[in-house]
Amino acid sequence: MPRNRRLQDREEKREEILAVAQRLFIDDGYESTSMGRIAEHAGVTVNTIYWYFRDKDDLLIAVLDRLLAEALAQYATITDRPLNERLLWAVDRLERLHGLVNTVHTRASVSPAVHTWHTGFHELADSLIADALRNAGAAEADIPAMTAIGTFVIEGLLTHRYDDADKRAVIDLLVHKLTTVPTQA
Amino acid sequence: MPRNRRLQDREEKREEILAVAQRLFIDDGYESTSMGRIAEHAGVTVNTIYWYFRDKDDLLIAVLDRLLAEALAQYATITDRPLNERLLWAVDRLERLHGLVNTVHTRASVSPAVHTWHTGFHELADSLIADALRNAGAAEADIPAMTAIGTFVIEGLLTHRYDDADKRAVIDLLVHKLTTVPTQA
DNA sequence: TCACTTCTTGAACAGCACTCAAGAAACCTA
DNA sequence: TAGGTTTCTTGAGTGCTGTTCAAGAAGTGA
Repeated sequence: MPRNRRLQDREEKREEILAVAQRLFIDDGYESTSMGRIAEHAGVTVNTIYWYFRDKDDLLIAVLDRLLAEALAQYATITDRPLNERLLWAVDRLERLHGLVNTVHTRASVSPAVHTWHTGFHELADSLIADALRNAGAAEADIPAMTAIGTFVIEGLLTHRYDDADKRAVIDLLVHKLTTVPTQA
Repeated sequence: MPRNRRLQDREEKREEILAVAQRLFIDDGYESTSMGRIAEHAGVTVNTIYWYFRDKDDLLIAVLDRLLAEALAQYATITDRPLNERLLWAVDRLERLHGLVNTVHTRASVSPAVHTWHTGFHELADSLIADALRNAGAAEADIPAMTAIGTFVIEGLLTHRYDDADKRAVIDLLVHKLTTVPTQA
């Protein structure tokens, strides 16, 4: 199977570059990681990277897809836990990537491809949060606004470092306030 | 007064460069605005900018201080309005700067000077929000977590464009949920 | 007039993402 | 097995970036 062999090699090499890029993006940041350094760590020249990826943003998107797929697979195993536990899990899980959250926002305003990825990501995240809120008994009319608030709080906790106790306090208060019925307006 | 004359000129020139930089940073974004373009629009060479500002991040901080001072002066005139109105005002007021919010987060992770500015800004913003929450009757124990949530929602609304109706819905729901007492836990 | 500080500049530097054209290697067909 | 084709890799280069250096112009005080 010669044709398959080729494709297999291609996938392996691509994956190898991807793994290096992911590590450097997370450890050192997107802007601080040059294509040259990625190439160096992967044992190739920069041009080789450009054979497998259109540009640096394309490489970023591939890394994001990798990370997202991994996180979703893990999330599937804890869907029965209460809402606040799941939110806290998401924050802990994504915290290592806090630099990439800013990067995505920054690049989305410049690169149409990253913008598209960002839009798709939020649609996915919103639907997950909306489902969770519904299950927690939130009023249907409030779901969209609540979802936005949930998303913003998670992003905020990711982009501004808080210690574990503060994170939990913020999330517990949020879930408590959002999923209980007030007495006075 | 020869010495004063000199200093006056210096301030004027600095202010001139600052105004140009502010416009370009807001309109085109920080990353997309090169020092060369700023110099061009200000009618000087790049080196002249480096006489008045240490580096590009220093220029960014000066712009941020300008914008913050202006916003605070305006905020002082509406402190008697209800909390949700004030939050909405803040979001509308800062919305033109939404690109700069990301920029500050990105640069804060690279430039110690921007990091310091960012920290100071959040201390100021947190104290303003905490005061507002106290006046709205929030429980004292919940104030820190509530403040964080308020900050995150404002930042979220700034960095992800929502239309006016959605912004209002999010803020109204947030204020309503945060400032009323729940019946069931 | 002369020294001194303040300001401005032309010319360069290293680093960046990215491209081009040529060559090496693997592959398929005859 | 030979030759043509596709897939991959590379050295060398381009134009842009923020930033620096050394030299010169201009304004100031004696």
